[in-house]
Amino acid sequence: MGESIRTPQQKRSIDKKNRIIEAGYELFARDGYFNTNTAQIAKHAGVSTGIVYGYFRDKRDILLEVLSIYVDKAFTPIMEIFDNLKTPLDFESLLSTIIDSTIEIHRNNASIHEALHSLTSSDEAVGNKFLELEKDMTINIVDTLKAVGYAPDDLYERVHLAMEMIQSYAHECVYDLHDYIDYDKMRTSIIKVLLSLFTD
Amino acid sequence: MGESIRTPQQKRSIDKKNRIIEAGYELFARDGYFNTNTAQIAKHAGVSTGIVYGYFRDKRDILLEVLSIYVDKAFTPIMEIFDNLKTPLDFESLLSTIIDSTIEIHRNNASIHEALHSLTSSDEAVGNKFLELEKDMTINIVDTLKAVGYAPDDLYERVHLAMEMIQSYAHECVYDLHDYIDYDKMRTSIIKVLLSLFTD
Amino acid sequence: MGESIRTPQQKRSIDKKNRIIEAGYELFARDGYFNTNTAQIAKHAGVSTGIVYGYFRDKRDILLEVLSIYVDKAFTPIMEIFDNLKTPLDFESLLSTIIDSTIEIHRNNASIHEALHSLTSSDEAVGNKFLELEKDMTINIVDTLKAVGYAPDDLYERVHLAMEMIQSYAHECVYDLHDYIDYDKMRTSIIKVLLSLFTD
Amino acid sequence: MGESIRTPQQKRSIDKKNRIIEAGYELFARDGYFNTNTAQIAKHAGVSTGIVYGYFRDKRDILLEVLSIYVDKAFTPIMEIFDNLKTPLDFESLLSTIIDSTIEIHRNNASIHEALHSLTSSDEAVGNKFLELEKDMTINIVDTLKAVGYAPDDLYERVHLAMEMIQSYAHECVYDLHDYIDYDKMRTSIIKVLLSLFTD
DNA sequence: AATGAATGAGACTTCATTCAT
DNA sequence: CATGAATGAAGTCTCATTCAT
Repeated sequence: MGESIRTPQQKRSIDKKNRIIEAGYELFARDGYFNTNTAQIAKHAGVSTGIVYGYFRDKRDILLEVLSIYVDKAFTPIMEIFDNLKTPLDFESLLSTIIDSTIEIHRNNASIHEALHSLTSSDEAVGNKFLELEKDMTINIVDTLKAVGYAPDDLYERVHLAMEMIQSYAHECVYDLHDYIDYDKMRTSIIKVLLSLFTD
Repeated sequence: MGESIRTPQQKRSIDKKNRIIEAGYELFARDGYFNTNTAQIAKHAGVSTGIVYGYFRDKRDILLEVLSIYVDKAFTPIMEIFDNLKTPLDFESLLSTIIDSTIEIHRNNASIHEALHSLTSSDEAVGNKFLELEKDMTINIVDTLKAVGYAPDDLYERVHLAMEMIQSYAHECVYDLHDYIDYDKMRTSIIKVLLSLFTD
Repeated sequence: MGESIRTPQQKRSIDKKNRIIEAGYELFARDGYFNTNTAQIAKHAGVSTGIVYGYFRDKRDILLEVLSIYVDKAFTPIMEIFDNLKTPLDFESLLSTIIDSTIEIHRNNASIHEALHSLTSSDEAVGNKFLELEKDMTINIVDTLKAVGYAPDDLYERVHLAMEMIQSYAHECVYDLHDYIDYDKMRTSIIKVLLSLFTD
Repeated sequence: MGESIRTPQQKRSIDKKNRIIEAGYELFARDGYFNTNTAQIAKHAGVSTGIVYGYFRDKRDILLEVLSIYVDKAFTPIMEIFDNLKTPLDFESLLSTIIDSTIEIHRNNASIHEALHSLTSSDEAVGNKFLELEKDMTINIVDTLKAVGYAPDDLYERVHLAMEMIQSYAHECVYDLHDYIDYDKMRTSIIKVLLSLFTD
C-alpha cells in the first residue's frame, strides 16, 4: 500500500536510476515500447529485475521518464536559438539555423521520437506531453518574436505551421525516405515558402 | 508444412474474411493494435477464434489487410480530385477542394490512421506501406500536373511539401488539439503559403 | 475488457471446470489458500495454467466456488435432519443425531473448513458467506422448531448457541486435540447442557 | 553457518527488538500476516529492513513472538480472576466476571486474534501454541477449582466446554455479527446453561 | 470449413532475504 | 550493530496460436 518509490540520494543510486532510464531509452528506441520488457531493461542496465520496481512504479513509469528526457532534448536546442536571437531579424538565416538544428535533433533522436510519439494514441499522458511540447515551443517562439517587434495578427498560426513543416522536413531528411525527393531542393522550397509566410 | 492460408472463393467465405478485416479495422481504430486481441476480433466479426487462422497467417496479417484498406480509403478521394482536374488550373480552388477532402478523410479515419501510423516505427512493412502511399500520391499528382502543363523543376518536392502541410493541418483541425490556434486563420495562412509555393 | 469467463455447456468442459474446483478444494485443504498457486491447481487438475483463467476470473474466484461447494456440503446434511423431523420432538435423540452428523461433516471436511474459515478475516466475501451459512442454518432450524410448536422467546439465541457448541465439539472431537479431554464424557456433558438449554 | 540471531543485551537493542514485535503485532492485526511484508514492519518499527534479520531468523519468527505476546495478553486476565478466587464459590458472579473479562479481551485483541488464529491450519507451531493456550487455561482453572473443593469427575470437559462457549460468545458479541441475535438475551441463556453445567 | 476449448510461453510485479558499505 | 539498496525466485495472469471434434 503506497510503499515508496525510491528517490535516490546517493551517487551510486542516481547512476543506477539513470542507467535504467538510459536502458529504457535505448530499447524503446530500438524495439519500441511494447516490444521491450522489464527484464530486458534491467539486463541492459545491468541491474536485477526487482530493483527496477524500486525506482519506478511500473514499466510505464519508465516510459514517462524517458519521455521527459526526450522532450528536454528536443526542446532545448531550439529554444537556445531564440534565446540568443539578434535584432534586426534576419529571417532567412534564422530559418536556416533552425532547420539545421532540427535536423540535428532528429538525427540523434529519431528512433526514440518515433517510439514515443507512436504511443500518443494509446496513452493520454504521452499524448498530452507531446501537445505540451508543441504548445511550449510555439508560445515561446511567439513571445520571442513579439519581443523583437514582429507581431502580426495570426502569429501563433504561422509559427505553428512553420514548426510542423520544419519538423516534418527534418524527419524525412534524416530517414531519406523518398528516393524521388531531392532534399536539398526541398529545403530551398521550404525556406522560400516560409519566408513568404512570414512576409506580409 | 502445408501452408494453407485460404484464398476464399465462395461468397460466404469472402464475407467472413471481410468481416474479420472489418472487425480488425474497428477494434484497432478504437483500442489500438496492441490492445486488441484475436479473440476480440473474432467475436466482433461473429466468427470463431480458430477460423481467423484459416484466413490469416497471424494477427499481423490482419493488420496488413486493414492497412491496405485504409490506404485505399485515404488515397482514392484525393486521386479522384486529380482525375477530374479541369484546365485551366485554378490553384486556389483546387487547394481548397483538396483541403476539404483531406479534412473529411481525417474526420472519418483519424483513429485508424493513428493506430496504424503508430506502428510505423516497430513494423517495417507498415512503415513501407505508408511511404508507398505517400509516394503513389505524390507521383500521381505530379504526373497529373505535368499533364496539364505545369512542370517546374522541383515539382516532386513542392507537391510532397504541400501534401504534408495539408495533412498535418487536417489532422490538427479534426482533433482541435491546440487551444491557441484558430484553425480558420491557419487555413488562410496555409492557402496563402501554398499559392506562393506553386507560383514562380 | 470484460472478456467472457466460460460457462461450460458441454460435458467435457463441465468436467474440466469441476476438476479445477476439485483440485482447488484438495490443495486449499491440504496447504491453505496462500500456499497454493494457480500452477499447482492446474497441474493437480491435469489442465494448463491458461485454461484456469478460461473458467475463473482469478485465483480468488476458484476460492469462492470451493467455498460455495463446501457450504453446501456443510449445510445440507443438517438441514435434512430437520426436514425429516418427526413430532413429538424427542430432543435427546435429535441432539444425538445432529451431533453425529456434525462430527461426520467435520471428519470429511475439517481441513477445507479450516483453510476457508481462516480467510474470514482477510476476505470480506468469505467472511460474509460463513455468516450467511450460520444465519441460514439458524433461521431454518428456528422455523422448523416453531412449526412443530416449539417457540420460546429467545429461540434464535438458543439455537445459535447450541449450533456453536456442537460445531466446536465436533471440531475438537475429529482432531482429538486435547489429550486431557475425554470426548465421550464431553459429549455427555454437552447433551446434558443442551437439554437444559431447551427446557424451560 | 554461524547462526547468529542476536539475543540483545543492551537496552537500546531490546527496545529495537520489541519495536519490531510491536510493529508486527499492529500490522498483522490490521492487515493480516500474508498482507504484511517485512519492509512495512521495519518501517513501522522505525528500523532498517536489514536489521530485522539481526533479531529474527525470518518473517515467521516475528510471527511467533507476536503470538507469544498475544497469548500472554489473552491468558493473564482470566488467570488473575482465578488467582483471586474467593470461597465459597459464587458460580453466577464468577461466570459474569469471566464473561466480562473475556469480552474485554476480545474487544482489545479481536483483530490480532483473528489474524493469528487464521494461521492455525497452515502453520503447525501456531496451531500448537493455541492448543497449549487452551490447555494451560483449562488445567489452571481445573486446578483452582479443585483447590477450592469443586471436583466432579468430568471437570476438564466441563471447563473446556464452558471456555469455548464463553469465547465464542465474546467473539460474536464484539463483532455484533448477527442481526437476528440479541446478545443480552444470549448472555442470559449462556449463564443459565453454564450454571446447569456446573450444577450436579 | 468451422468451432472454441486448450495450450504454454512469457509478461509484469512482489517480497523474503542478503550484502556492500 | 545498522542501513537500505539489491537480488532473483516465484506468483498471477494474458494471449497468439493450435487442435480435437
